[in-house]
Amino acid sequence: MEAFTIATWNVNSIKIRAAQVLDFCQRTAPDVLCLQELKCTTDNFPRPDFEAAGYHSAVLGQRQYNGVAIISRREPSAVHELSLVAGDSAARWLQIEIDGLHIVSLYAPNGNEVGSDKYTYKLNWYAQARRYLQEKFNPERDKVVLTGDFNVAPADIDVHDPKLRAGKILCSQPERDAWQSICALGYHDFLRHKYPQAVLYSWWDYRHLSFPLNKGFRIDFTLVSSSLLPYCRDAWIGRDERKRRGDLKPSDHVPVVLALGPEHDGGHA
DNA sequence: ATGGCGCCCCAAGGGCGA
Repeated sequence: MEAFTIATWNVNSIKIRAAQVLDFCQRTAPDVLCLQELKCTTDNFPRPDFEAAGYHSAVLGQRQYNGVAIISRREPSAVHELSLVAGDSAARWLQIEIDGLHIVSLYAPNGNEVGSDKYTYKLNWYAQARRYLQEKFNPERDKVVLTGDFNVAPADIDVHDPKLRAGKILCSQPERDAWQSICALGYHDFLRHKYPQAVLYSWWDYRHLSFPLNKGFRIDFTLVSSSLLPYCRDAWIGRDERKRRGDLKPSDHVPVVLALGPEHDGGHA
């Protein structure tokens, strides 16, 4: 496999963030960038701006909320828009095939509060996601990258104050079990695998001076199928995108990046 | 103790995010 970079970013409105996203594309040059929380309809996605920057756009938008997209240097050979939960029109799952890879841009429900209706919906959504993935892919054979805002902090290391957050939204055991049940199918958090002890966050609340105090959570991921582990070269989080730069106001999430490349033995050479 | 930010929308303040 040639060098191939995949990034994911919850942008919290693509219309507000387009200039910063384009700037990120210029600096980082991802082959694929998965976006979440577009907060715009499919028709209103700034497709021409990305086209001018050399990217195709696959978009599943929605008025006001949600919305996912995948921009890519090469045109996908297939695009799938999914509603995992019957009757659910929320734009949360977009999937493409490109260069022999299946790439998903997903936006898991937030869940509001443990025990709420939205929390039940979140767990149901995860159950449907797991069922779909189990039916659709063989992670030992198919090359799959699951990227997006999973809205779960899978372990205490992914939370700035795990004692304070214990059992609460993003950190509750049923949510963590749901996230783990996806991984158990044969998908891997390569970033954590590579940096088992690092404090890595992908989201900071806009309030409470959370970013300056580094009170964050790691809830955005690029999970790879087992078949892709030999091709994983590096992974990182674009933390600097959370800083204000000039007139550009940041999203509350930052990009998570995965670099694939020629097969190797896992770094023991 | 509460809310504290930012974005959305029939435009003013409520819904939503996490």
